[in-house]
Amino acid sequence: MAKHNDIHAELLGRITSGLWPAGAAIPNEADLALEFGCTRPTVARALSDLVKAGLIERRRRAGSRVVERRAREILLTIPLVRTEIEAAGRGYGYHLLGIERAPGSARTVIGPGEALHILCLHSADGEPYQLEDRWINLRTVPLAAAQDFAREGPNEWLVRTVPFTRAEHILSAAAAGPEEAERLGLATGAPVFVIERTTWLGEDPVTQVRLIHPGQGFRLFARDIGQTAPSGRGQTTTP
Amino acid sequence: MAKHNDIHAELLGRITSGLWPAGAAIPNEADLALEFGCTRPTVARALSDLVKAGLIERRRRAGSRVVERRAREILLTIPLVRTEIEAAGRGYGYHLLGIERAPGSARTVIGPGEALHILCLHSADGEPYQLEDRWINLRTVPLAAAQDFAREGPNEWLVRTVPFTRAEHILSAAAAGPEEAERLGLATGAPVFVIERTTWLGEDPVTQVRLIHPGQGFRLFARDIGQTAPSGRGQTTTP
DNA sequence: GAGTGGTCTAGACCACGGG
DNA sequence: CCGTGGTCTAGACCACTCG
Repeated sequence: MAKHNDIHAELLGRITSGLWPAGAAIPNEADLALEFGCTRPTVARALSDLVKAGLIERRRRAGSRVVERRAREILLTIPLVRTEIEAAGRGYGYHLLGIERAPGSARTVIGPGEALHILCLHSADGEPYQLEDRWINLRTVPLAAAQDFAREGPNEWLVRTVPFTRAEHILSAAAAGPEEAERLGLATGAPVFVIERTTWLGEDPVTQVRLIHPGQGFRLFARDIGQTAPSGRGQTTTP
Repeated sequence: MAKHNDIHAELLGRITSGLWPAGAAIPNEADLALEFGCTRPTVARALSDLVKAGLIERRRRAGSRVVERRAREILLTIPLVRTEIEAAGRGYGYHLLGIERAPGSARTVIGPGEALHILCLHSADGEPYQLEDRWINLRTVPLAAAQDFAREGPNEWLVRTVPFTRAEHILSAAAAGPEEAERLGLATGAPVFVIERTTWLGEDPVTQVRLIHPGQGFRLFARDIGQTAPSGRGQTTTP
């Protein structure tokens, strides 16, 4: 229904189909407006959206070109672990394994101030699913000190309570250490999938977490960026 | 300079700062236009961009609300392996390990038709960096049959030559099999980080690839989606 | 039915930058 | 210089949906 979206989709098609390969020049706004039977701002909107998606580059006077894609960008969806497990039709379980006040260690971003260190396990149908090793900055989130995380995981509490302005994620594969392995019911050295996330509120770190999944059967699905139909959502499964 | 971008940023700030928490109602377009001293379409553009970023939901008559974020979306950049290695200041090396025509196996999406199966290794400063196990659908890409991939990897050739309309990615951690381990100079069972990518042109699969990295030291960095400053780009490193 | 979003048009002015 | 992108305004019409 939206004309600028139709135009966006049509131009996207010309790019992905190879009609306009990387580096190719795109007709100017006036010509496109004529072709599509609309006014220039409508075309401009479509082109502007293509720029945002990183598919074309525009320079005054020089015109618009299809960008040389040197890297592929994909969109990952990381749901709340409970949501994820329940969406798979499995029973969610939460176990607090340890909680202590401690200064942020050298390994953390939290720094030398007061911090809350929490270790907990999320399970699916009683089977270990994710080990969560979290630091919360008590100077940024003093409220956390009053929480016991016996029934509810710190992830859900934080999502509901504390805003953040920036987040960083690191994905990696690692060998399970002795303690991790025991918690997850694996052999020491077994492969695990690790998601590390740090969030900030302004300049202050809020929380830092290592989410550790058994490598066997854990997969992260991703979808493309800059495509028309955002119908297919990312998801995770454990076959 | 762009007023709709300023408004976008300001509203984004009100959301991420917690002023407008999840579920909160946002003033209607007319009021915002008054507040920002512009016309309604300008505000509409900013709000429309927030919808695209997945931060708000809008319904006629009901107004606009901050979306309940049940999942976190992050943007992953996966550069061409050569680019990635050279960007780290290391010397890129390519070795073709095997190439054969074969019907797509049961494990592949390619199906029972003719396919090209390629195994090759990308190295950084002579050290194994990524093992590439690729299938190319020869019915979709007949040109590939005429290529020997002795000097150039199939990834670069494909990126330059063949368009695609859809891509799927799966990330996982796994234990290296005996052959993989040997190729990568690891012990059998060592953790590896696996990226699987399949691309289609319309309904036809183009290529399917498993990219296998040694788990030790390989990390994938991701950045947030829907933020104002797209300055920080994702990257990968090998510390 | 009335209020809200959703979108387009027509016209305009400015900024930039290649020739 | 002057063509191109970049953006805003003012006004308009429609579609939906809640009360």
